[in-house]
Amino acid sequence: MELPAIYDPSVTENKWYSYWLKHRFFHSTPDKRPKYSVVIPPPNVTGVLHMGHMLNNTIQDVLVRRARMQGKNTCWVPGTDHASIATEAKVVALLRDKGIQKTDITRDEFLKHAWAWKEKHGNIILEQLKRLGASCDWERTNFTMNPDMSRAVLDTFIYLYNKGLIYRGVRMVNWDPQGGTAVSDEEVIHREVSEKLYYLKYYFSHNGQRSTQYLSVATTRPETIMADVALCVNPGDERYAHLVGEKVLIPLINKEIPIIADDYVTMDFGTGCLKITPAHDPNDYEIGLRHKLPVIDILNLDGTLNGEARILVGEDRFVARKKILIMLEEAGCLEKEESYVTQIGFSERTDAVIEPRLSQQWFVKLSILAKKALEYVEDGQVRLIPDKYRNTYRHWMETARDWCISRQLWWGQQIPAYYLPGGEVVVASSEEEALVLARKIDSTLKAGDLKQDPDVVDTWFSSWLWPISVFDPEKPGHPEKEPNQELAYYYPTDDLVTAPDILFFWVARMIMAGDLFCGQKPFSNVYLTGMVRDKMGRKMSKSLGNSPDPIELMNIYGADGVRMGLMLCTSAGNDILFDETQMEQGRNFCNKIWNAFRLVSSWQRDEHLEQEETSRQAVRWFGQLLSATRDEAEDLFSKYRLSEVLMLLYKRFWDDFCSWYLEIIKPAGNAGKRIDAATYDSTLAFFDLLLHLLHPFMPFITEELWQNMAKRKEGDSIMVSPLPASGPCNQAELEDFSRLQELIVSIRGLRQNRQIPGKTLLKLYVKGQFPQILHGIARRMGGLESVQMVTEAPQEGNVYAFLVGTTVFFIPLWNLLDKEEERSKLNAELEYHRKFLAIVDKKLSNESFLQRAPADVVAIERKKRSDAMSRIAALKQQLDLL
RNA sequence: GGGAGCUUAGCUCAGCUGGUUUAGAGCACCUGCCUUACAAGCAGGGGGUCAUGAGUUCGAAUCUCUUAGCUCCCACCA
Repeated sequence: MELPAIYDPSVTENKWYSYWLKHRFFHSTPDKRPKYSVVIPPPNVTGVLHMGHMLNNTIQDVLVRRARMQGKNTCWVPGTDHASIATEAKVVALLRDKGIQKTDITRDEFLKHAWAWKEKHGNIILEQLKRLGASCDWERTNFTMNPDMSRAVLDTFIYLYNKGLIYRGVRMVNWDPQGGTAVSDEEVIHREVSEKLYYLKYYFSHNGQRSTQYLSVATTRPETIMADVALCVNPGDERYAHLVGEKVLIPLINKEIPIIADDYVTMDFGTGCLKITPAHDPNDYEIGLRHKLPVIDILNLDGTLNGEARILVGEDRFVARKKILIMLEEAGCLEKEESYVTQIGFSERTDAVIEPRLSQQWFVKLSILAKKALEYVEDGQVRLIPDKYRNTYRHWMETARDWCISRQLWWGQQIPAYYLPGGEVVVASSEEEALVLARKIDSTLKAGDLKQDPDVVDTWFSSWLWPISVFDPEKPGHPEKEPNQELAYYYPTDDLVTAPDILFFWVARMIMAGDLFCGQKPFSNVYLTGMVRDKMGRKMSKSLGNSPDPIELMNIYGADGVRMGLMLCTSAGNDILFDETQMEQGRNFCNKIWNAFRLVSSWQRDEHLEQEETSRQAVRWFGQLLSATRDEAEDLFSKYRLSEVLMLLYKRFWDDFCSWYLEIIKPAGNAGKRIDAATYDSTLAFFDLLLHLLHPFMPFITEELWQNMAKRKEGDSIMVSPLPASGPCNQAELEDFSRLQELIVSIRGLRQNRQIPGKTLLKLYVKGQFPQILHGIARRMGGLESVQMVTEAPQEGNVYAFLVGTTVFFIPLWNLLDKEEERSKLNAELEYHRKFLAIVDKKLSNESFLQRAPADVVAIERKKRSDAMSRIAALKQQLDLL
C-alpha cells in the first residue's frame, strides 16, 4: 500500500474513536483485576471546551490510558455540573430575549425551560472531549442534577441537619445583585480597584438643628449614608474623646445619629472617624451588634435603593453614588476627595460587585470537617502534586469559616426545609415526611400548610459528593449503609486532576464528604495543573480574544499534535504559556512517526538474507536503550513528570530510533528494499514498543500505525494489547555506543568543515579503546573505507587527529589540511584541558578536601585528573605531528 | 497587611538528598544540503559571570540570610 508522505489526522481520528467506542474499550465494570479509577472534574453544563479543559483532560487521558495498558480495570467517569448561577443566568437571558421575565413565570415553568436548554446544549462539551480522544466510560456519563444525584444531595442535607452540622442563621453574606443570590466566600474574587475616598461633613446637631461645626468622615461609599446609624471613633483618640455621646446629622437627609467609641476604629486612617452602616458592611454590622444599634437596609436585592433611603429611591447603587456626590457638593457637605486603591469583591460567576448583605441563609459548620480533611493531606493519605500546595491547603483549612450553602435560585436542588405557619422549620426528604414531623409540633397541621424553603443549595454542595455518588448515589447521607459493589470496588479513586483554583471549593470538600460518608479519602493523588495563559503570560479570556478555539486547533494540528504540544510544556502546578509553535512541534512529530513507518513498511522481509553485523549490533544497542528508556519513563511517571516522559520518548523516537537505528539498518541502495528477517522482526518489535509507550500521549496515530504494522483482527487494539517484553540492559555497552556516536559526529563535522563530500570514503586509524564489533557501524555511518587499530600515528602525509573520550582517532586528509588552523584549534583545546586540569589539581591538593570529601568523590576527581592528563598528552602528540 | 512560590541560553523549562569533565534539554537562531521515509526534513554549529549581595562549606545553580523584580493564595482599614 502506498502511503502519503504527510500524515493526515482527519482520516484516522474519527475512525479509531468510533472503533474504540464500538468495542467498548472505555467501559468498565468491577471484576477481579486491580482497578484504576478517576472521576472527571465535571465541566459546567453550559460550557464549551477551552484550553484549560484541553490540558486537564489530556492529562487525565494520559494517566487513564497508561493504567489501562498496564492491565488495570480502568474507569474514567465523565459528566457535567449543573452550575446553578451560570446556567440560571444563561436561561434568564435566553428567556429575556424571548420577552419573558423570570418573575412572570412560575418556578416549574422556569425549570422546564432550563431542562430544555440543558437537553439541547448540555452535551456539547462532552462531545468535544471525544474529539480530543478522551477515553471516558461514556456509559457512565452523569449529571449533578440527575434524580439520584439530587437524592444524594437532599439526603446529605438532612443528615447534616440532624447532626447539627447545618444550621440556618442571619449573617452577613456576599450578595450578588446581578445573580440575585448569595454566594460563598470562595466565590468572591477580590481585585484591586482605583476608587475615590470621599470626605463628608457630618454637622453637629443641637436639638436637631444643624450647627456650624462638623466632623469629617472618609468613605468610599457615599450612597450608603442614608443607612448610617452612628459615627464611631477610637476610645483612645484624644481629638474626639470629648465628642462621644454628641449627635450629628446625616448629610442631605438630616437624620440625627450618635457618636460612639469602639476599638475597631484605627486613628490614623482617614480622619479617624468612621460612619457605621450595619446593613452594608460586615465590620459595621459587628460594631452595631456590640452597641445595640439599629440596622437600616436601603438596598433592594437587585442593588437599587429602596424606600428606606428616602432619596434616590429606585436608582442603582452606582448611579446613586454619582448623583449623591453632586447633591453633597451642592449641599456643601463634600469636603474633599482623594484617589484611593482598594480591594473590591466581585462575583466569580457574574462579575458583579458583591454587596455585603444581611440575610437569613443556611450554613454548614466547617470547623470539625475541615480538621479531618486537613489530616488526610497532612499524613500523606492524600498526596498533592506538587506538594507546595500543602501549605496553602493547611492555611485555608485552619481558617475556614462556615460555608453558606443557600442560593436564591431555582436551578438546583431545592432545600428540603419546610416552614410551619408559625415559622418553625422541619427538614425532611418530602413534603409528606415533613408533615409527619411538623405534626409533632402542631398536630392540627394538614397538607398544604407547609411551605418549602424556596432556595436551592450551592452547586458545590452536590459536586463534593461526586466521587461517591457517581458510584453509589445512595451512600451520601448514609454513612452506616454498606457500600454497593461499585463503590466498594472503585472507591477511593486513584488520581484527581484539577486546577488549583478549586482546591478549596471542591477538592477539600470532597475530602470532607469522603470522610463523612465513607470514612475514607476520595482519591489518593491530586494532580494540580497550571493555568493556560497566552504567550505574554496573560490569562485567557473572551474579552482579550486571546483564547484559541481548541476544535480549530485540532483541525489544524490534529488531536495528537495538540495533545503533544500541551503535554510537552506542562509540569504540575506551573502555568503553561500557550504557544502555537508547540502544537506545530506535535504535528511534526506525528509526521515523523508516520514517515518512519512508511520507511519500515516499504521493506521486504527476506528469510534468506543473512543479518549483517552492523544490523546485529544496532539491534543489540537499541534493544538495550529501549529497556533503559522504559525504566526511566516508569520512574518519571511515578513522579507525575509527564512532560519529561514525553520529551524522553520524543528524543528516543526521533534521535535514536530514526536518526541512528533506522539509518544503520536501512538496506543500502544496491540491496533494494529487501531486509533480513531477523533485523526486520526486531525493528517491528521496537516500533511496536515505541507505539505502546507513546499511545497514552498520542492515541490516534499510534493506533493507526499499530493496526497497520501487522495483520490485526476486528476487536484488536493497541489500547488493550499486551506490552512487548524488553530485554536486559548493559550500561557499559550503551556507553560504548554513545562514544561511537560521538566519533561519527566528529567525522561529519570534519566533512562539513573541509567540504569533503559524503561519497568520498575516508580511512580511520584508532589508537586506544574502540570495540571491534562497532567498527562496521562506524564504517557505514562515517563513510569510511577502513578502520585500523594502531599504536602510533600513521605516517601518511597530513593526518587529522581528534579525541573521543581518551581514544585518539586519525584520518589522513591528503592536502586538505590547513596546518595553521589545525594548530590553533589544537592549542585552544589544549588550553581548555589545561585549565580543567588546574581546577581538578587545585581540589586534589586541598588537604581539607582530601580529608573531608567522601572517598568516591575523591576517586572521581582522580579519574578526572588522569583523563585530563592523557588527553593533554594526546593533544601534545598531535601538535608534534603537525 | 499576612503567607507561599518563582527568577538558569532569545523563548519554555529540567537540574531531586550540595561533588559525575569549569551548566542540560526542547523550540527558536546560524551554516551547508531537495542525500529515494520525512524540507512538517537531513547534517553541522553558536549561545548562559545560574536575578542580586553576603554567609555556611574542602566544595554552592543547589543550603541560610539580604536586596530587587514577578506570580499566586489568604485577609472586606472606612
